Amino acid sequence: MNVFWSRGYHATALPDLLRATKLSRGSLYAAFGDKHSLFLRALDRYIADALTRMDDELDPRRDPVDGLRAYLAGYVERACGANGRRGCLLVATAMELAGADAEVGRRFASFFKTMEARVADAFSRAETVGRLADGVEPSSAARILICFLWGLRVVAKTAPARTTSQATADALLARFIK
Amino acid sequence: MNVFWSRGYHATALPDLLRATKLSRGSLYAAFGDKHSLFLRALDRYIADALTRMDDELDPRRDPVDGLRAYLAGYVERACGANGRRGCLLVATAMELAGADAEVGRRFASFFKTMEARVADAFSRAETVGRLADGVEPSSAARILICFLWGLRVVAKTAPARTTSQATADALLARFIK
DNA sequence: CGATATATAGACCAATTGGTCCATATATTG
DNA sequence: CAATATATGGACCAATTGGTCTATATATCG
Repeated sequence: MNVFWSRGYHATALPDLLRATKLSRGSLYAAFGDKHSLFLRALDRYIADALTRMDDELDPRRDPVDGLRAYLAGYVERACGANGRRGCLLVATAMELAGADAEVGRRFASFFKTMEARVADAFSRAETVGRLADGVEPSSAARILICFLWGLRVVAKTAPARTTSQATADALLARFIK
Repeated sequence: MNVFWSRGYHATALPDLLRATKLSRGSLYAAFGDKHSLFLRALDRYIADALTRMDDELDPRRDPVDGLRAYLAGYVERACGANGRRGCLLVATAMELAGADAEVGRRFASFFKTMEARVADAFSRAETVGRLADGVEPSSAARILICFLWGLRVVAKTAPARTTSQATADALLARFIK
């Protein structure tokens, strides 16, 4: 997963994969079929990790505002300095392959949909406990937040300071929460 | 430019370039040096186009709120349906190459900086004419908006409906403007 | 221990990669 | 028209691509 993450699909050649997996060509092909399948496997793991994190941070039993704050903080952490420069496997893959590769497109669209649902749910719960600012609609706020977060991971390529990103994220959330 | 835009750097092979430029190998190498230089040329043109559009939409002589609205509308247009699916050469390049390719990294960082400055300026002007909502700081709002816009172009890979994207963009701007 | 299954290393392959080079057209100019 | 400069096509190249295959080592198990 890591090598695809660092370099992207096309830029990752078989020798890179062999080094990373410590497998020989034969074993790698026996175990995974081909480069594309292996990539899909890596992508699925990346997505699974992201979902796990989301389940934890946006857990319905938690305070929704705290949850959103934690969720944002995670993105900020991953979108600054060296972490940021490394980028996001999902965003990179979406831009590189989602158009031409149906398998990848499906995965991206599906992840995006569940992400939107979870965040919208968190905003909904915030609304029921009266923490939403006036005139804010949960589903709309969720879509905004998600675009913002994907964008953070693009901007991250310039390796911004954590403080800046954190302040920006705080400022956005402050527009939605009271 | 178009072929790099549609397929990305690594996925674009020489034959694609020859077909697109209608040049032969010899002529292409005589004219541009190598694939990388040609790509940089294409990227520069893409950036120049983006800057021109920005200069127009965020023109200081224009009403700043109208300008921001037009600026957003442009992104929405480019981030829905088939346009969206095609993606954004800058975002794709940033994710694919900005980390490993210094030339590209510089261009991306520089474009990002001027984009931030222009948008911040627009918000500033909105503030001086009393159109900024309470508690909104221009530079912070600019950073938020920019992340949102980059994110739009990522989400665009799922080819969302124009109405949805437009509504989302409107909702965000509504949080900043009064 | 001996037989059998499994995993490994790496030689090998065709196709494609980005890039060079030159013989021939095509202008340009005196 | 002749001489020279320039542009063009495409043959050609080494290196690399993703992928196969087999001889050998290593387990596994009766």
